[in-house]
Amino acid sequence: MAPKKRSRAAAAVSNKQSKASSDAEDGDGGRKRKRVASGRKSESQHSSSSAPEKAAHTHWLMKSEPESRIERGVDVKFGIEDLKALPNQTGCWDGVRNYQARNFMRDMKVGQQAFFYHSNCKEPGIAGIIKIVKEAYVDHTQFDKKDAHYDPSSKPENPKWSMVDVQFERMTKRFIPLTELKKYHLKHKGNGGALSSMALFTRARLSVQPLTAEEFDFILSLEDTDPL
DNA sequence: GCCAACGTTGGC
DNA sequence: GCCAACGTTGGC
Repeated sequence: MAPKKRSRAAAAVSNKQSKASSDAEDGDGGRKRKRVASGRKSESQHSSSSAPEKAAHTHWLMKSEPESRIERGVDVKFGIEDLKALPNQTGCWDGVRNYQARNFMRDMKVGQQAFFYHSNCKEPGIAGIIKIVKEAYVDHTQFDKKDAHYDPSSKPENPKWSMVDVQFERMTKRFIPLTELKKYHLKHKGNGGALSSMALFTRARLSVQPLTAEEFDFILSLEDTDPL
């Protein structure tokens, strides 16, 4: 169950599937029910602009599942090879249903780079580099009852979820496994190294996360090193 | 398949 | 506004 892929990107414009129909509305409604943006800040926060501080994030890590998994009757598989196969090697990163992850996507700017991370699979880790080619806009899948991430609580007059478009840039020279990143993280926690506070380890479950330039560059440097 | 971590829901 | 119950994420 658990969809984890909140992140998957579907075809940029074409959508693929459409099967599984069924339910949704109520089914899902049963468990998710109301939203109301409840008080927390998430929804509106994003204050964004204006707030002077907040060093802007410039690099990202985006998780998606490269192996088939059926969620609400729909296969949510979307690995880097799937992105590569789309027209223009470009797709929309739809399905994100977490406020923090969504807010990070809203901060993304065209031209920024992100690591494409494979999650919930045999070998989790970083597979390649993608770049943002379109800034945040409404994720249409939230209104699609047939979609794995349909959100009956979101209304077209006031959409809750956003997505960005990303384009494949290149595969990393070698796959950088989670296990290796974790070893560096542990080591760096002790010596103040680059990955000492990487979000992948300090913010469990966050599917779209920011990386500092230092983190991004350190990970890139691993491409030319031997696996730990 | 298990289950730890943690976000969300909704009663009170 | 608190917080227990519940659901999801995602490594292992």
